Amino acid sequence: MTEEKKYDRRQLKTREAVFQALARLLKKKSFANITVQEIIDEANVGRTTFYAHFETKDHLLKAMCESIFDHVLAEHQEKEESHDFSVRERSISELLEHILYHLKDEKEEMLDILLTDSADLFLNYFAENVRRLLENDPALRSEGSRSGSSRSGDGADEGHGCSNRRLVPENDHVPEDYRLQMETTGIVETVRWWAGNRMEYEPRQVAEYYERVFQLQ
Amino acid sequence: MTEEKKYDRRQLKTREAVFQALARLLKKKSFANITVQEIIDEANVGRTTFYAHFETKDHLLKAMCESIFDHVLAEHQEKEESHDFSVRERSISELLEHILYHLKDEKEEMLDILLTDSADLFLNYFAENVRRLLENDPALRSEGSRSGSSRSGDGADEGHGCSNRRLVPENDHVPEDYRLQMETTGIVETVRWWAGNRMEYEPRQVAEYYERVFQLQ
DNA sequence: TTCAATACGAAACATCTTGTTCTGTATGTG
DNA sequence: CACATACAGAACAAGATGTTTCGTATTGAA
Repeated sequence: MTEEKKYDRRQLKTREAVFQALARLLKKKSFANITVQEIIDEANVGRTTFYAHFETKDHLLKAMCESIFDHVLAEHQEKEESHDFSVRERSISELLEHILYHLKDEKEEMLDILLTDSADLFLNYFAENVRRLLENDPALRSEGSRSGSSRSGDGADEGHGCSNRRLVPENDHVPEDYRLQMETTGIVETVRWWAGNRMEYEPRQVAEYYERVFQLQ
Repeated sequence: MTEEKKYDRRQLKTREAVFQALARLLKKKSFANITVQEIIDEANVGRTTFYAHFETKDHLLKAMCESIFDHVLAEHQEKEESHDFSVRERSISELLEHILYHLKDEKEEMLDILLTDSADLFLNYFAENVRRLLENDPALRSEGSRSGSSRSGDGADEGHGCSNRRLVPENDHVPEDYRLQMETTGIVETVRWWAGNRMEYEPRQVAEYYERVFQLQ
């Protein structure tokens, strides 16, 4: 995914030091109120070094997101790119369960991030990737779309007219992009809730909760 | 809700000028990258005046959130406070439909905010109020909790043990706080999606979509 | 081990942003 | 009208940002 290779141990060392410094600071205050000065003090790196690694504070955030979430979603992104449909998940809740297992593998690091009040910033990045995953794998989201054509999309001009009468909700379908957004944020908010409970629920159990709250079975 | 009264026309004038200035600036750049200097230039108010009204830029944001959403949710908050259960909504989707109607009453102002890339900041405030609304009105969220006692809450120690066997998903219930979070963010994200489509769907129609994606009927 | 490459820390810097304080003016309210 | 006060402008200190220069220390390869 990232093309550039980083060999020098010094680079990896300071990069990790900055990440962990930011993680520590995020426990005390929100990302917006943290200054570069505080980060480099906490990380014990020089000002020059910081800007040699990260263009701005926001670039640091993005790099940290990638560092955290990329190998959580890496397995699924490989499946996405490979056109071997046999290895793909067969349902959203199955995907969710796998994601939770991956997140649990780095429990402490994840909780450090997701229990701060800047968790939104990280979960937004996470949401983008989840959404892209669901978009590109029709098998994951076949249950709700009982309509024939699936390429309706953005128009926002589907289900009108019929709704004026308010008595025939039967045969007009939920827009695909609406369902996609609900399912995406559903996964993300499930992760947030799960982390809020310190990951004490079993992934399989949580996936069942998800199935039952959303219209999936 | 807010106790202080503001009579002087000069105050109202500058307050509104600052709000609209920020709204215009938000179309061009994100909230984090907007400076106080830009705001007061755009609003044509003095630096002293700005800080006489708002303690910091973040306080301005909060004040703007209240100004925008408070009378959208005011009606429901009255119902919440009054213990007259006869006037309350009888379902979440009904509440959602009413909210959408209220939002549509100030369509342009709402779209100005919700179509920017800082919409998250406003929707977070919105989410807090929606969540509080759902929390305090058990009638709105009775469908999913088929369990007897309703006060389980935070523990995160409900459905364990039984789930190890993975074969009896029948009789353990979805945690109340999980369902609450999904329904809350479901409403918020529905609003986001609806605004993203320029509010072109009918509120009644959207409420039906919500009912069908979530396990409500 | 040696050596060239380079990542690093320290300090100084110009620039921008923030929030406060002072002073005089203009506007609204009673 | 007269008093109160909201206002604009300017100047200010404190702090943050991002860049530059220079000398040192570590690295990976010969």
